[in-house]
Amino acid sequence: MPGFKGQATYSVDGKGRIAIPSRMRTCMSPEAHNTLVATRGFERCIFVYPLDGWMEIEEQISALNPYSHKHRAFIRRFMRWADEVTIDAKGRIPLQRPLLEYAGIEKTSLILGNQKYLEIWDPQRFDDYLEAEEADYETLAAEVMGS
Amino acid sequence: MPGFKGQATYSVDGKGRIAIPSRMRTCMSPEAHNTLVATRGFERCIFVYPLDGWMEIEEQISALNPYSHKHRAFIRRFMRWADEVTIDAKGRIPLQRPLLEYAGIEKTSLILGNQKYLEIWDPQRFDDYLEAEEADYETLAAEVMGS
DNA sequence: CACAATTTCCCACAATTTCCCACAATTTTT
DNA sequence: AAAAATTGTGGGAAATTGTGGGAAATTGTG
Repeated sequence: MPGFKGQATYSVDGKGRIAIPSRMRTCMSPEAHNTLVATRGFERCIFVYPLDGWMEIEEQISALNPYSHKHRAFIRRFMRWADEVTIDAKGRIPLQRPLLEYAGIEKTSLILGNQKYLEIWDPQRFDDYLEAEEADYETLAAEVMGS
Repeated sequence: MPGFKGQATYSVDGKGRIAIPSRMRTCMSPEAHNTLVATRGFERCIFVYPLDGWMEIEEQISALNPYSHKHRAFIRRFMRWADEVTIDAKGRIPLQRPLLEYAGIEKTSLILGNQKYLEIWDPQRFDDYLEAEEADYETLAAEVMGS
């Protein structure tokens, strides 16, 4: 099963709804039950996991030690913003204001397929992010993918 | 199973469709399910992988650590332009405008078989590329061989 | 319990994509 | 060489997709 890929620029309507590109919807396994979990991501974007992928992460989380101060702190931050949403008949999901505000999204959003999950960005912020990255793509590729 | 080889000059129709030469189509294994993945390639052409070949690459990607800043940066850049397409009844694939623009392709395209994947070029740009390489070669020769 | 605010569900519409058919040119078969 | 099949090209019809907004259901609050 191939992962999420590609990008799209979609509008955010007055009710905070964003369409999930059909190309990405078809990548979801039936076990996800048309359900996604949106949460705060890194680099100030929104991460959106299909339910089955999210469950795997939760399993990792539940393996952590609840008596460790550090682990508790991580779990709180991680679970706090997670929001389970179902895809409506038109392929959209509603996102809560706090999440949109965190990502600085207003009327337009950039949706990126990122293999196991989706990312939703404010288009301008994503441009800034790309620019701020020190290494260019080819250098990065060589570094990450090794020889 | 032999790799992709040969070249062909094909037209791009108003809907962004390009035919895959039948000679190259027959090189695809059944596991590709008549599906290809097109993405940005190096030197400003489009790379097109058969699905099974692409999956091998994705497997490498999924082995990366999503909690590493650097790895995330790479995955984003890599998956961003990828587009999964299926070959239609007439042996064509639809390519998105952004990809065609990246490669500078308008009405005509040059398709090159390159073993594990195909390359799609703007014919003029490919000529320029060859010529530039030639220049580099002469410079290199003068540098290395000149007393 | 009532009422306001939010969320969910449903319908409408334009734009795009997908599917299907026609046709000329080429290749393969007879 | 003729007939048949395949290939590349184009375009129309049908289905899907993305967008918006209204009505019904749900929720929280006084």
